[in-house]
Amino acid sequence: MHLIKGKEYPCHSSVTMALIGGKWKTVILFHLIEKPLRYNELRKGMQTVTERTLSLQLKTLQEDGIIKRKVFSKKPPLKVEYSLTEFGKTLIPLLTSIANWGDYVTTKFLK
Amino acid sequence: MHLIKGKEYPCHSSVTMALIGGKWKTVILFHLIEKPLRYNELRKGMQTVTERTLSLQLKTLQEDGIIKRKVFSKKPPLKVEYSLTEFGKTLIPLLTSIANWGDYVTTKFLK
DNA sequence: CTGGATCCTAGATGATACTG
DNA sequence: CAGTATCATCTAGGATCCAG
Repeated sequence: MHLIKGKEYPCHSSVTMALIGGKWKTVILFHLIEKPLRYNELRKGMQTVTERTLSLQLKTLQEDGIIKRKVFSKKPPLKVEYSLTEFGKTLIPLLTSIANWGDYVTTKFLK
Repeated sequence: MHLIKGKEYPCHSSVTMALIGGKWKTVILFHLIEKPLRYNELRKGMQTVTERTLSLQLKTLQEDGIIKRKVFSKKPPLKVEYSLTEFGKTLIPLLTSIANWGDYVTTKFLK
């Protein structure tokens, strides 16, 4: 049993899932591997996500230190860029493994 | 965009998360890597899971073809064993990567 | 021993409209 | 452009009891 930030986890794997689990987090992170992206670029890349959900997911990823938010202009129109932190970059091998297995599944097993 | 069993996924990684995401699935699978386990052995190994939740998670993992259920006795007391299918075994490298990263997180970053 | 039946809560996600 | 506010919904997960 592991205790992190006041929450208990029954297994190392559940720690990971708490940080990158959910419907959208891996998708966001996967898009940010290649290069930093703006809010609207992420939205277009993900299509079916809503503004609110994307916004919330980005916020929790920031709070967990996985991505960082950089503001380039103070007056509208705003320019904001999201990118992986150094900590977030340690996830890259895992993210690619996750995507690769998903790819394997789509091609080999399910239709 | 990928279509599997009538559901849409915006990214390969979200296919994977749909199959092994959630609070308990990776924990269950991680326990089953080493050897098949009975229902109660899983419960004891996971401690904080409830009967209902474990039962439901096992069911969906079966439906997705990741684990299989084998019954050894027909009259109570029942003996049932859960184990990874061949398909489920393709997840082992991913599961260990997930657990390793969680371990890395607990030791290096958070307290 | 296995795990279904019932009831319930909290959190995650969605739709839409609106603001600095 | 980059979000926030509000309301609604959906689902995972938990508590408890009980049956084959």
